[in-house]
Amino acid sequence: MNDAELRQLAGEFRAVLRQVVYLIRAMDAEGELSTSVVSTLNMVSAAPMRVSDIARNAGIRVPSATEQIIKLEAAGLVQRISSDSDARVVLVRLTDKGRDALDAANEKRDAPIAEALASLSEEERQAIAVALPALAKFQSAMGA
Amino acid sequence: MNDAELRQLAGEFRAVLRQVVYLIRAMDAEGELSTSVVSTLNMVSAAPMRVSDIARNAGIRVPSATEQIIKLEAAGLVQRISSDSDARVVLVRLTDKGRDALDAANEKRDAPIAEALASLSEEERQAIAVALPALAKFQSAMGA
DNA sequence: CCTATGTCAGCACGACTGATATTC
DNA sequence: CGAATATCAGTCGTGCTGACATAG
Repeated sequence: MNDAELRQLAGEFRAVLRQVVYLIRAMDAEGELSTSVVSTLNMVSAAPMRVSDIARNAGIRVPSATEQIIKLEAAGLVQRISSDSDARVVLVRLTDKGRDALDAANEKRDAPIAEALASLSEEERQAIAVALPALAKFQSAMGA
Repeated sequence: MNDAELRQLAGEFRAVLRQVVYLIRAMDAEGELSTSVVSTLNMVSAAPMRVSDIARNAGIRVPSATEQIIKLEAAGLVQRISSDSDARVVLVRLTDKGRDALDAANEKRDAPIAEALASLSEEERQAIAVALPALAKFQSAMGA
């Protein structure tokens, strides 16, 4: 793919990406948990995570992450625990209540997505399925 | 594709969609114009558009659109003109200055996207290129 | 008179920068 | 002492609802 084709693809891709913002907003409106919150809960679902890592991963500044985490703790969805090896570090851990809320939110969001996917042709669905790994890799490349 | 496969795809797709938020934010940080602003300017770039149509298209309420349009007019990027046929209607038109700003913003945003795409393999780029129309159709399906 | 369109006022959420402990 | 980590304080952008003016 030459430079001109690359720029062409970038432009078309940008237009699609911009529209995603509206989809996310629509998803937020229906559920109880905002996208940012679900995203944070997902991050700490596998293992406790440092505040700075959460911030970097979420593409936000540390104070913004702290603020959100404090709210999540007040809601009982996460716990803040101190690190054994470094007293400066705060680890964020998902509570049982947080896991329940996360599972419920994910399922609730999958429903309309699955419905929209079902309305596409089999070829279109396959095209999206095949592109998903490439999209994930693209996101990593943009982040770096 | 059966129900189980559909749900599986929806879940993976959701994870990718969520990450797009961070990309958009990163794009916003670098440019002068926010994504919302660029989106609005793009909408009125072809032809003048009503406030209510802009709001519906952007997935926001009319008062929010009005507010943004007033700011854009203050910045000299758009003009508000009255409709001939209906005096209640306000049409938003892109100014020359607005067109320049829009072109510059779009080019500036395409650069890092093209760069990230260039770092992918030819197969991955093709996968994304093929999926773009399906993604656009998916977005329409979600909006309805 | 009722509806449609747009604007104004007041509010909430979530990000940011700058300043401040505390620990390494 | 300088660097790293997290938090606090204050601000800003951008969305929302409810109330309102004007035109159809």
